[in-house]
Amino acid sequence: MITRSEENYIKAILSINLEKNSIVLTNEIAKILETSAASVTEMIKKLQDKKLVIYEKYKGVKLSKAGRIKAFEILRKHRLWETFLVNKLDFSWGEVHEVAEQLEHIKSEKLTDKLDHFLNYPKFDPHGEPIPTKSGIIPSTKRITLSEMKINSEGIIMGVSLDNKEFLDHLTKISISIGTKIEAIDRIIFDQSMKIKINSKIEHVSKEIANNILIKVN
Amino acid sequence: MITRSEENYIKAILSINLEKNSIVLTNEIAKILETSAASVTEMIKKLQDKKLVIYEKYKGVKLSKAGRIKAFEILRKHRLWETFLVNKLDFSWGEVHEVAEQLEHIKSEKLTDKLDHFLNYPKFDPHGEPIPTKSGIIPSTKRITLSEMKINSEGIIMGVSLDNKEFLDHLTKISISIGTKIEAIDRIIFDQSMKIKINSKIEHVSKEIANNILIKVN
DNA sequence: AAAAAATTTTAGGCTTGCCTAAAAAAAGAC
DNA sequence: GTCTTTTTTTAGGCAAGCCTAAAATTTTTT
Repeated sequence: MITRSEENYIKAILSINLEKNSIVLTNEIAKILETSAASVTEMIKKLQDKKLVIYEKYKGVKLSKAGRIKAFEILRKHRLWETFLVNKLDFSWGEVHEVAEQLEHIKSEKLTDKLDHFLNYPKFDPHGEPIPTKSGIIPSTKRITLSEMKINSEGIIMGVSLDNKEFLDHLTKISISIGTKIEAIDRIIFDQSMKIKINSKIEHVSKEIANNILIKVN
Repeated sequence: MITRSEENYIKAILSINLEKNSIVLTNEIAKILETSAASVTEMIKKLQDKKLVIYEKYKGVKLSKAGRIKAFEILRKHRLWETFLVNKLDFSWGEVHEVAEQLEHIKSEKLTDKLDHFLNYPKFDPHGEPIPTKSGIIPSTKRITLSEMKINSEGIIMGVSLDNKEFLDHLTKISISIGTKIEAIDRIIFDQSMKIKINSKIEHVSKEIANNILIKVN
């Protein structure tokens, strides 16, 4: 049996690994989990005993095959629950993370599968992040940021790359949501802000916002 | 902050109290939670410090006002989640308990409220047990057991009074589910078994089964 | 009402997951 | 390449929630 705390470590290791694509250091885990480096070392040893990670003293840690499977399972559950909260319960983007963080630890394979079915096998969560399949495969799409869109081109909003409540609440306000069609109307060179068209309404977004909205083109 | 373990104790105290309607003894809690009497005593003291229970050494324990509110909150969540699992995810009666046992500890008032709304404010869970409202009121209905039905009378199945997997799975097999109309056709005096009509199909149920099916008449 | 039995509490220990401080190792500066 | 700084690990402690064994209290029996 894997404990909730162990799950959080495994999850942290996966997310760091996905980002920098190399061995994960003690301090990086400590930072994400807001814990001490000593606690991390301690836990890594337990995970090693359970064959969930491969660890070399002072060098860093990576997930074993079993650990990777477990980690993707948690990620899958997290993203399915986020999808449920937004699509079915009408949560806004900014509110889901904390709750999904709890729901991802519910242990029941049947529940996960039935939830997946109920949501109609979604490929992406409300932030546009891919949801791993049951067999652990991550769907991929080529996505660009809104900032990178060509003027006068069209795209579909696929998600965001920033998980900040104020940011997400603002998007909700200007009707930016997953699956919505978006058109790049103009770019103001001075501040890199943009004019866009959403639901045939023109909106103006700053560079900071445009940088964090993910678009699928074509 | 109330811990998961504390929540389980509070919940156990409520359920014992609802059943026998008097002060709750250490051993009764120990039995339900499958733990030692010593652990129960220890935890009761913690709950007393947090003003969730009123406790007198060697005499027993009961919930304080705050404790009762908390306990009903957990019960409410448990039964809402069971309803979700059966009505939306298509779980069978026998499968939901263990999962709901986990889900009831998710901390988010917003989640509970939105779930309640999504389920259309159900008054009873799939076992026919009343779901406490947000303000802690338990709806009540007059219900009788199938055994008590008059021959040739009709009723609606409201739930069961036994939470046993084999039992519930059997009910599923003979199409007995919440809200279904049922008609008492005949009673065999010898063994108190009954013939009933469900969805215009005749079924035969033993005394043991009839004792544990709850019916709303009229 | 005293003895026996059952229940409950206390005492002392264990594991998990966290902490700080100190020691060891690795990385960076000169 | 040695010295300094940073990172990581080890050592020792603490709270939560469990345990068993022994002591205290209550209940039952006779």
